[in-house]
Amino acid sequence: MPLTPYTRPADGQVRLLTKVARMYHERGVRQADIAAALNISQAKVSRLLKRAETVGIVRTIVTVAPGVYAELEERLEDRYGLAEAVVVDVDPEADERELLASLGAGAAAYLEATLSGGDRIGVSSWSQTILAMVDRMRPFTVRGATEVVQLLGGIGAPEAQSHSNRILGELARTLGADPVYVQAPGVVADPAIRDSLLSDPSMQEVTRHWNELTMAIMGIGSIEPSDVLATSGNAFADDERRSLIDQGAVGDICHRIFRADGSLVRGALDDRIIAITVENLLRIPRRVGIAGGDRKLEAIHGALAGDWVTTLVTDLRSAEALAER
Amino acid sequence: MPLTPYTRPADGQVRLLTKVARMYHERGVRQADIAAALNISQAKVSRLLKRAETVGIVRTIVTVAPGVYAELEERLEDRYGLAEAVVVDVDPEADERELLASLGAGAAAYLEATLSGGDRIGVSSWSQTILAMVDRMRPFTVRGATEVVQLLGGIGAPEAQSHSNRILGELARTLGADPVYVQAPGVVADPAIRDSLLSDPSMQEVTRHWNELTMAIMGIGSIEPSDVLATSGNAFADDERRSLIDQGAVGDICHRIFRADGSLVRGALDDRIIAITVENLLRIPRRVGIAGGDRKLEAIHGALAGDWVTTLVTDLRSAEALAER
DNA sequence: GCCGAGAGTGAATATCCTTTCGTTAGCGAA
DNA sequence: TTCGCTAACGAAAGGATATTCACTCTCGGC
Repeated sequence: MPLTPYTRPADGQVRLLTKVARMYHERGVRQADIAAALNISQAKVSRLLKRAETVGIVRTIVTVAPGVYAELEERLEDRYGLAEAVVVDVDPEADERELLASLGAGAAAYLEATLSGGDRIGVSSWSQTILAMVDRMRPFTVRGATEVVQLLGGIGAPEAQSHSNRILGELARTLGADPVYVQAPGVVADPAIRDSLLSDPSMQEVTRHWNELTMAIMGIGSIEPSDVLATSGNAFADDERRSLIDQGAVGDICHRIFRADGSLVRGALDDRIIAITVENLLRIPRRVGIAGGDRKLEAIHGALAGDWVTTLVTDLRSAEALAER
Repeated sequence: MPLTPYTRPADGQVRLLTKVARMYHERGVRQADIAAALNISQAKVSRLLKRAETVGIVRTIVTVAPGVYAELEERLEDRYGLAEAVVVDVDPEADERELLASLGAGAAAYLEATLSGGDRIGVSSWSQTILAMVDRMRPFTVRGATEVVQLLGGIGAPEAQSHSNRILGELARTLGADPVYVQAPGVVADPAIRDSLLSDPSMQEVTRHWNELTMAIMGIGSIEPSDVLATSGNAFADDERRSLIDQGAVGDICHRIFRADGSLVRGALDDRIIAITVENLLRIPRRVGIAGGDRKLEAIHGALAGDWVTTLVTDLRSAEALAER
């Protein structure tokens, strides 16, 4: 089930619903005043608001208590040399959806709290988790960042692409930042194609942005491709994956593959990938990784061991398992 | 200003906050019941919930669908003190035809959402834009208004006249309202003619209606006469127009001419015009102006600056330009 | 063409929530 | 101990919101 039904009732009502919802929830206008301003009855405003909620235009989410697990967070920080760990309270019985929702909410809260304004942020916009986060951010009243840049190629199967672009666009909007898109696929068939793409002026521009990032927000992938990746046409072929696993690969960040100890798996794949380079990636001061769930445990561990991230947002169960090691 | 301070109440309070927030927002339990369950007072539950919100445990977000320009509308409203702004999504490359179609559709949707029944509506039926709107309205399920009145003289060249009358008649029909026609030209050659016309009983009747309008729907004209006007015989003569421009005129509403700062251009023309008076016009509580396109930008700005309208329906590009100023 | 089900409406009202108010408890300084 | 001072509390008042109600109009079936 998709996290957000992005198509909704469609009728011209949507505009009105949005307008009323924003007045009420963001500006705090009372229903009676909204009614007066829009020349409708208060009862109607109430009904519109209810409708906006059921339709999904308005969502209220309860972020699971940031900081409840201060002690656990500290252990993680010490154990892996993290700048910060954020542990999110998720019912261990929860399904994937709920896990994503909680991680997203936690990450959103973390970002809202720590973004100050001047950041230039790179985003691995292929991630379900990142999507969940973006969906849970409130618009910033002040500029939250100056620019938001895709960290890897965003073009794939059409519907997955818009996914990726939507993530970036929406993030840019909520942060009041300029979006920078990567107009290229994530993985191409041949190194030569990659090189020609990279030499394109628009990609040169992107590369320049990649050099100047102050922060990165990234999902952490386990080596079996996630759903999005699988359907996007950007996943690696089966035999490639087997070969990677043979080399000890457990996970990836921005399509850069690493082992359980965090070491980079170099291979033929590297030069078919259009993404920020490993060097540039590791040069970014704040690298926030967001991931959780048993499936990703190995990958997260690798990411921590190899210093791929400086900040981790994860769920309670994973955090405990990671702290144990 | 960051939205949420990441520092938190630290202690077990957070647990309680989350628990209460969950019960309330996710399970929909009433505050009184929560209070009973947790052995605290209902007032305390209310306070806890408020706290949870300010601390960031509870966040409610309003997602804005693409093609809806809530922020921009709000900016326009603030900037010009409008009761409501409606920004219509039009491809900036679109031609005049498409622009009109979109504006019309937007205005129609706005009216359908906001008209409740008791309104007495004045219409400047000379406008192409209004025509586009009327063509796009669906018949009302309930009576949308009690009467619809022309705001200015409707008689000119025969085919333009029927234009004007058709607009009014059709609008009256879709709204289930009584039409009130102005059986006179919009501009006459001599003040004396105007006076004699105005003293006619049927015009007296119309004037009475003009006094009691609750709403006006008007096109905004740029100072160069639009096509309809030009061919209608109602346009002002060339030298008159030049003289107006010399006085700083940029646009008109119901043949009342204003400058870029919104101030009324008084002149000999005034008493040759058969239309609602400026005083009566400005006394109408809701004055909806519909216009868009580069050509009209100055005129729209004047209309906003001079408070000629309380509600504006315009296109994306114009809205952005207007919000900038 | 008549009927009944259904959707939608605003006014009035019932319900629910927030805030005020007077009180108490905790804490530090005198 | 006494005296502020602050924070927190519940009861109740006062506001804000959800819902009921009576009504209108549509639409589909007969």
